[in-house]
This record gives sequence, structure tokens and C-alpha cells, in this order.
Amino acid sequence: MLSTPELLLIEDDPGIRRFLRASLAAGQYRLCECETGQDGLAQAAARQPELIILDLGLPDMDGVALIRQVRSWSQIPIIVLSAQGQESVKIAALDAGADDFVSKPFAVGELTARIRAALRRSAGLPGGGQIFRAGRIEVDLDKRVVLADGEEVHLTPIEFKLLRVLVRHAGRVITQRQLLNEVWGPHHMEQAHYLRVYMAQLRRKLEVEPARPRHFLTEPGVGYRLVGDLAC
Amino acid sequence: MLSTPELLLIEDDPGIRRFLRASLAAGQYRLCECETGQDGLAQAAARQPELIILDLGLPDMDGVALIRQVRSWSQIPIIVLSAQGQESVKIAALDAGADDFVSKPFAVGELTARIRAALRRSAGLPGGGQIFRAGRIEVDLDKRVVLADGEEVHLTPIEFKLLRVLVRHAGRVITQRQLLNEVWGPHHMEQAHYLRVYMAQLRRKLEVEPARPRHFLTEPGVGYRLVGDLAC
DNA sequence: CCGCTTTCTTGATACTTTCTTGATGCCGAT
DNA sequence: ATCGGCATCAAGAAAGTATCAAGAAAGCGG
Repeated sequence: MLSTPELLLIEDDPGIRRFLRASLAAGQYRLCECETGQDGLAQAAARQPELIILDLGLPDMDGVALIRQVRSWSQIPIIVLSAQGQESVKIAALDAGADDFVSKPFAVGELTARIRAALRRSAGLPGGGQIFRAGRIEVDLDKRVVLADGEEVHLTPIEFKLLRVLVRHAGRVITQRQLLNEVWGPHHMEQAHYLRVYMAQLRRKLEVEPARPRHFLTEPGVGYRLVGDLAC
Repeated sequence: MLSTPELLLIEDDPGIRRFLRASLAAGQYRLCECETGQDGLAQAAARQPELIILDLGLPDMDGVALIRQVRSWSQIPIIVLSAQGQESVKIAALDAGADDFVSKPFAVGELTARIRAALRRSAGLPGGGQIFRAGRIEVDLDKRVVLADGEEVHLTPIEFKLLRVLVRHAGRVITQRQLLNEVWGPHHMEQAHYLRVYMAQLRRKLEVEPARPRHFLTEPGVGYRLVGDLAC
């Protein structure tokens, strides 16, 4: 069960890495660590973490450039750490797309509070559980639980990721590229076949008549759309 | 957004108010100022600003409590200012629902960068979906959904592309070449036949009397025009 | 560390929708 | 009447989609 959020830490200083590993990985979050910007970019694309903590002063590339690259395909929250508290650096990072900026030395408590704030925002929820309903289907994104006719339905990690994206955009059409990007990452945006396999899987598990879907609708040539009771 | 974003400033210190008024109200934003927490809450509810800047050290009420109250009904971004840089205060404010925390004394450049970051984020989510209406027709370009008499109408990719161009230029005549260019690309600008086929399709699906179109009008020798209720 | 189970990836095939294209008829203008 | 621009219908071609299934990979428990 992958319920704890995964954070990606991009930081070259081993001391700080150890420090944050101790502070963050202790139950609350899973932590994935990188030492270089290149590796960080690759990991961000491959693992699709829920949040990125980025040290601006990397040896191999400019931190602001890294932010821009990530922002070219994703809205993952990025919290920047930096030894330089210079105002111009902060502005550059924030305007490049960073969500928050923390100067070193920092207090862990504050950092974790800012992480919570960023995750809360990106979840799009006040913190209390929002439940999506569509006919006999019930989805609780927080608890990571899906019910059909009140019965719990087991979903694999990818199935749930896909469902989550659909639920978050419920009512509107999502393009195949967008789904592929958000579920498999930017390197798989041509593998539309994955989408078909997993959409069929979701329908098989959640639709009454998988062959005649009432909620997981296909928009041929475009993408898919999840229609539920709460229409916006 | 058509007009400049409105910010609500809740701050008892007249000096800082004057300072921020000078920095923020100069063209970029509209600024609404309050001296007390009570007034701030009232203004937040009444004016629905796009962002709140809140001084934690208000004379009449606890800032953290104010954050909680606002959060009980709204997700407006809140940036906290505070003279106390104490970690526990920051954590309390962020966990109460604040989006960001800036300690005094602060640099305007950083504050405005953080404001931009917060506004950018909040702009992304709810979707400023403007809906085009024309008689019984309703077009939501964001959701990619079209209704006629409240009933959903399915459009193929090309049909929707064509409709989108028409909606974006609603009220004006669009030449055939322009439509062909925007829908099929610059290599098909001579295929006026495509246009006739698909325009007929749109009329068949959306007009009450396809033979006597009321909204999808032909301008002989020139192109087409979509007339609706909201002109822009 | 190994074997077992679950999940992911990939391929093959049948099926559906959509696009393109040609034929035909209408209407107004010359 | 004839011609050019427009509307409509229809059918084959092309593109896109659903589903099954099996080997590969990854995760889990002992």
C-alpha cells in the first residue's frame, strides 16, 4: 500500500541529506534522494513524486533551470532550499515556478509545516476527506479506498493513480497525453496503449456493464472523461 | 482574468500599510485594507479577494484563529506576515491553513514574488471556465462539453475544433481560409469542401432546424459566423 | 536469499468511430 | 439557362479503441 506521499530530495550536501532523511522519512513520508540535478530530473519524471525539495546550489546545473524544466511538464509542488538568502535568487526561483523558498539554515519544524501546506494545496482539499460519488461508485482519495455497491474494490497502484487523475478532473475531458503524463510520466506520452489496458481494467472493476460504460466515458481521438454525481 | 486581482491586506500598523500600498497598488493589484481581524473577516467574505495578506499580530483577535475561520469556507490563498519569526508560530499558522509565511522585516520583491506564486497556483485549479451560450446551445471549452437543451451532445475532434474557433470569434465573420487554417492546418486551405461537410454536421447536431440555421450563419463568398448571447 | 504472488508490460486481434471523398441537388446571380 | 458556391447524403478508407492473454518484472513473506 503506497499511502504515504513520496518526496524527492535533490541535494548535494550529504549532511543535509542525512538530516532530512532522519526528519522526514520517519513514518510521515517516503524519501527519494538525488545528488545531482540531472538525476533529480530523471527521478522526478520516473517516480512522479508528490513534492520536490530542491537545493538551488547544485554542482551540475542551475537550480532555476531545473525548476523551469520540471514546470514544462508538471505542476508538482517544489520547495527550494538555499544557502543564499539573497532576494534576487528567491524571486528568480519563485518566478520560475517554485512554490516556496526556505533559506538555510532552517528549522525542520518549519520545513515540514511548509511541506504539509504545499501537499495540502496540491491535493486540492481542505484537509478533510472529499468523497467522489458516481452511481454505485465511491472514491475516497485520502483513505485510498474505492467502493462499488459498498463493497471495497482493490485497485493496483497504477489503476488508482489513473482513477485519481480522473476524479480530480471529474466532469471534464482529459486528453490521453495529460493522463499518460500524470500517471506514467513525460517519457511515456506516446504509449496510449497503456491507457486502454488500464481504462479497461478500471471499467471491469467499477462499471456495471464494462462494455457499456456509464461513468468512464471515451472521447475518441481525445481522451477520457469521468462523469459523476457532483457536476461542476 | 479581466481586471487586476484584488488583494486584501489585514494589518494594524499604518506604516506597513502605507508601505505595501505604495508597493502593490501601483498598477499591479487592487488593494483593500483593514486594520482589524473582525473587519478583515467581513471584507474577506464580502469582497472575495483573490489573496489575503495577514499580519498575525492583530490587536483584536488571534491571527491563527482568523486563518481557521477563513479556511472554514474558502480556499483563498493566505500569506502571513509576522514580526515574530518564531518557528512555533510559523508552524501554527501554516497548519491552520496559511499558504506562506514571511517574517518582518521583509523585502517587497520577495513578497511580491510570493504573491505571484500563490496567485499562479490558485489560478490553475478551479478553471476560469467561461461558458458560451447561444439559445439552447451551451459550450464549455474547458470541459470540452457541449449541451443542447441541457442534453449532452457528442462532438468529434474536428467538429469540436471547428466549434471552438467559431466560439472564440463569436459574433464576427471568419473567413473560410482562416477556419481551414485553424482546424486543418495551413496545408488544407483549399479544401473548402471539408468546411461544408463539418459545418453541416454542427448544424445537424446543434441547430433546431439545420436547414434554417439561427446561430451558425453562412456569409456567402466569405465564410461563417456564430451568433450567440454574449458578444465578445 | 529464495520462491511465490501480484502487478506491469507488450503483442495480437476484433471492433468502433471518425475522416475523407465523390456524387447529387439546391439556389441565386449573371 | 448555365455557372459557381453551398448543403446534404453516403460509403470506403483510415484511425482509433476494447479486450484477451502471456511473459517479464517487481514486490512480499518466509
